[in-house]
Amino acid sequence: MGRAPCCDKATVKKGPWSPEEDAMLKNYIEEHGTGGNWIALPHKIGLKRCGKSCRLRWLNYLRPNIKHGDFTPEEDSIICSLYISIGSRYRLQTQLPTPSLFTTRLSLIHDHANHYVLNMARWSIIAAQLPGRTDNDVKNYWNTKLKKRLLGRRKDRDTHHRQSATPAMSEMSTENMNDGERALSASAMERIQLCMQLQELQNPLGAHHNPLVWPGTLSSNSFNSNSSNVTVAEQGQSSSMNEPLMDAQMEGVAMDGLGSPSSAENSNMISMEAELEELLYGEGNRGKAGVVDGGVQQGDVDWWSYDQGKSPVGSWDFTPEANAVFQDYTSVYDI
DNA sequence: AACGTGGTCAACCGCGAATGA
DNA sequence: TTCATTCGCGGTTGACCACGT
Repeated sequence: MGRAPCCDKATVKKGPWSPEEDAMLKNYIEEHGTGGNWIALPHKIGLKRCGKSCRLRWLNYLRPNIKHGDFTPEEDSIICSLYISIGSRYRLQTQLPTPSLFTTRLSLIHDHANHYVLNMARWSIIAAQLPGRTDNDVKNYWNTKLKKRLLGRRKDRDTHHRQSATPAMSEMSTENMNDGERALSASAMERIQLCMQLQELQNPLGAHHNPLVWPGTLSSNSFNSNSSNVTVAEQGQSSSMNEPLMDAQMEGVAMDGLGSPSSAENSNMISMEAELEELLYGEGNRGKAGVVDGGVQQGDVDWWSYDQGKSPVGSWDFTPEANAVFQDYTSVYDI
């Protein structure tokens, strides 16, 4: 028994959209809205298209204020930093589960991170930071350009640093992987590799003793296991997968007692931002994405800066809806 | 000119989550 | 509570294009 198709594949048209189809869809939605039902929409318009196809076409192409064309260095920086910071599939729950219901979906996050995070989609988060860009755009751009640019440089550096690699990093070879490590998605490994690369740049001699700072991840004093109703023990065994590495990496930006980054951590964030630029644009091109003389220009890459009054999470600039959900959740569960 | 190769990006597919009856 | 339907996402595909041989 397979899954029921969302539409009649025999009668719907597939492939590129014609200008006529675009016009029909655009005119209808601008006049009547989507009606809250994408599946029914093509029938109303008289389009021989799947509802999902209509939705995709509208969101990625026809919607107003969509920005096409080259990404700016600022956008590059945001995408890369957020990609590294964010877990693989964190979706914002419209109804956050009770702590007792943190099961399969979130346990991976919890086990590895040792604290809870909002489960929110990666590409949507990133796209939300880039006005006019769609998640599909960002995803394509990452997969076809940015990843290659970063990993290409990483490869070069790997060769260069191979002889001075730390033991902890050598253990990351697939030969030495345990089951948990093998279970990691390629993207997760990729992120780890990228972070190790950045970490190595920051501290070539003692990377494994220096917890990496992840700009933009959740602060350790929000959603941590100490202040929530569920502990690591209650969640079952903690993953064996590179616990020190992952725990440190997923810990997020260390906060001082007031919930703002300490000066040392802030310095680390700035440093990482600069290193990221070095990976993106190469030696001698720092400052291209807003980092000048080791500092961060206000308004350029301040998406990860902490604003206590704006977000209880203390890292992302959440939408009011997301903030409301989060605040409801924290008040109900006394987090 | 013809062919091969690689890059780009719009679009599709399948799945899990959300929603409502 | 259950089940059917719809939504929204990540991963993938394939058409198209540019470039090199």
